Amino acid sequence: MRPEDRSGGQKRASFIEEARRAQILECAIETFAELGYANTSLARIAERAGISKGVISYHFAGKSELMEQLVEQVYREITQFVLPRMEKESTATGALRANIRSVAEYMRGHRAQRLALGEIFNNLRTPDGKRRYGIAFNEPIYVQREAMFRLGQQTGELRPFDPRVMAVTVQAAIDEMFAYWATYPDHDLEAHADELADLFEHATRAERPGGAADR
Amino acid sequence: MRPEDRSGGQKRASFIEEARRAQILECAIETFAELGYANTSLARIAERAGISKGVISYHFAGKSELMEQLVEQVYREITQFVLPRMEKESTATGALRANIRSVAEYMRGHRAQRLALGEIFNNLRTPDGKRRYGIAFNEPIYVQREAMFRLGQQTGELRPFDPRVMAVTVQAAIDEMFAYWATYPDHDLEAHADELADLFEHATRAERPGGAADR
Amino acid sequence: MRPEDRSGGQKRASFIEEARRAQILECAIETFAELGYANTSLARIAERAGISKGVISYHFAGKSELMEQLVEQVYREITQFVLPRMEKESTATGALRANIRSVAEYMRGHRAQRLALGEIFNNLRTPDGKRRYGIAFNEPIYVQREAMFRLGQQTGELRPFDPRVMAVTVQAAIDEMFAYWATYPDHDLEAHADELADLFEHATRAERPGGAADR
Amino acid sequence: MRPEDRSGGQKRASFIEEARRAQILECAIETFAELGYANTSLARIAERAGISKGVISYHFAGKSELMEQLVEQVYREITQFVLPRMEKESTATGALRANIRSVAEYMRGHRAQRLALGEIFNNLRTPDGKRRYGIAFNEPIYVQREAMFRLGQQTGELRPFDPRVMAVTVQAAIDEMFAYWATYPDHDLEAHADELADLFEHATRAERPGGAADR
DNA sequence: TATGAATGAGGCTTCATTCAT
DNA sequence: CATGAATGAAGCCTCATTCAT
Repeated sequence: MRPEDRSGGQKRASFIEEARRAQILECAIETFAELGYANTSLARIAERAGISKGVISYHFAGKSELMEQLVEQVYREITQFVLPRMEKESTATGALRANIRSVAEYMRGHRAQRLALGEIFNNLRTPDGKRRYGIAFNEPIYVQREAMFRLGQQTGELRPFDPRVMAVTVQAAIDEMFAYWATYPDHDLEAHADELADLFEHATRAERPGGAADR
Repeated sequence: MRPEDRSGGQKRASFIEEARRAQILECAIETFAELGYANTSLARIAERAGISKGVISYHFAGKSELMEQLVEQVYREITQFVLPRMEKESTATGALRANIRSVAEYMRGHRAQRLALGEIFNNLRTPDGKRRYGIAFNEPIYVQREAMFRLGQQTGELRPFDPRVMAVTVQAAIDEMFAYWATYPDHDLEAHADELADLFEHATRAERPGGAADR
Repeated sequence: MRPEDRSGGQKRASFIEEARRAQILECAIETFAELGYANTSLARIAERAGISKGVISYHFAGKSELMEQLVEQVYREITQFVLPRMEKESTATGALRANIRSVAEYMRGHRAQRLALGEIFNNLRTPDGKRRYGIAFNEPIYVQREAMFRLGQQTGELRPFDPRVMAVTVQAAIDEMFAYWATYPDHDLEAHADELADLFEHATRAERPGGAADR
Repeated sequence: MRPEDRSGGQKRASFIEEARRAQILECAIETFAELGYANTSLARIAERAGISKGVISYHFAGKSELMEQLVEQVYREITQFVLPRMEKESTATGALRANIRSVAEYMRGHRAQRLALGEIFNNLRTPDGKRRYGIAFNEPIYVQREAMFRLGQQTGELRPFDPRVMAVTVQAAIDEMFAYWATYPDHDLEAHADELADLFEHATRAERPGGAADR
């Protein structure tokens, strides 16, 4: 019976609790990344963590909760890394470039996180059989990126296009960049990110009226 | 004990055999598409096909072989649909547009195939734990698309860019288009495909020397 | 529905029938010898024979019948080889020596037979769980050998001992000789047989009148 | 997930663990002895033990490990019973007699053990299809018995003969004695053992100086 | 006669989860 | 808090057997 949130002080308990949960999540990330969704069992996570299988059940309501926590944590980390870097930019093009590059920068040091996220993202389902995380989970990202594109279109910086399709495609391009890198670890991630930035700059910027080219 | 491919004709035997295999593959596609990789068992496929569990084992050497055959068949179908439509085009831009639109056209009528393919693609692993189909499986597609881009760059139709990154990104964009559509069935697939064609046309075409833009 | 023994002539049918049965039994012997009882399935026997699995079911009422026929056939062969060679001898000691050596001689050329026989002997059980061939199956051999020993004891050629124990032990010694040889194919079978003959000659022959008895 | 052997003391945990393992092994022995190798499944062992099937998998890595542990345990028990009784003897003949009789004495109270051992011995194979325990497993027994015979031959107590063949044959005689007894439970085991002792005494002892020799 | 096809039982194993300690 | 122990379901596979052709 895992402790419910009690208003009382129990600092130490909470500390150990959090440490264990963090440790378990970390080992879970490695396991999902290495063995894939179907081969990742609680037993294997426990084994990697050097703890008893029951401990996981104690700290998480079930395998599903563990995976959801994992997704939430990784997502939070990425957002905290990327957002500030985007907010420094003033133009839509600049923000998009910052977006792509900072995500790349983050992922470079967190390969396992990205892989684990993908495994759960693609596979976890609710008990009724529907995907737990569909593309719908990207909705916040899409919305924010759409807003960015709309702003750029209003200022005339960007050409007219469907902002939703563009937002979806940017995300796909970034995801595939990492998938490609995961398969070919020698692939030059930064160069790929720069190419993507160029690609989407060309794809989105407004036509030049009299017209010189980009950059 | 499934019969090995014998050079002899035995048409009739082969007919029943092939019919069953086709039926099983079809039910497998539906099951993977509907329930996802982890929830798709041979038992459930058999159930959907209305046959005994053992029949699958009789016609396929194992679950892995079944999945590999499934991938092979779907891939073949797609290629046979898309390739002729691309070969009609004379310019790189035209071929890319034809590529995107014909894939969209095909997928529209074969949603389950695409989903099943994705499930297996993302999850099937060899006994030693490595991915059976990595991105590496897209290699033929990449190579062909790269060649197309290089040709366009030589004729001056396309701007300079990394053909590999562009090939990978195009594939990602197409895949995500379907994933998005799978999540939101009301999404306008053709419009999305057109947007993608525009997007990549802008992203790839050569800068105008003195200036005016496209279309 | 396998043909019952009909008094009518059907020579050719019977011929094909017998040929098939012989072929199946031969392949069964090899399979049992090579893979062992637990790993020998009808499918594997059929595979080795290059025929369909159903053929076996057609010619034999079941796996059990096949095994029983196998035992019967091998036993018959051995008896037909050994008996004449024993009957040439006039003394019990000579007959025993002939027995051991002729069995050795036969087995040398029929290693698979001996192994297959052993597998079935040790493992086949009736539906109620009792051994199909216990040691009881050796009863005819024991009886005959006992008679031989009794005769020798009456003539004074052999010392007094329990003929049954001796008969059982001789059989065990012969069997183990082959098991040993099966494990170490370079083992000198003939030398071993001669040693056994010496061993049992010492073990059975009467004490010398002038000499002291045992213990 | 069974606990590896840790150097730490954890007595109590080990106690339950060991008790269960012992219980399972005991039930396995009974099952093998009663139903034979081919009819002994983990399910049946669990059933006899009154536990869930999974418990066996929890305590043993697999069916093979269970069988190997079984063999090891029974072998250890026999050795611990027989060896001290042999070491009391000073002559080779005496030691051999002690050997045969003490084995008989032990087996009398452990019929199931002997049967189970035989089943596994004759049938268990490694994944590559070769026998797990061939005759080679008796090698230590052979070696020790050979040494005993050689010593007796050097002191002149025993006649010249091939010690290996004699060692193998003694083992076969003992084994068959039990197999015979297993089939005919009313058979007089002690009398048989005494007969065997006499038999091998005659077979091995040196010729009497005053008496004529063999053959 | 022979075959391919199908069946359903049973085997071993892995797994998420629960529970007493 | 943590653990070892246990459970029962489910998964994949192999098998002997039956049957229509």
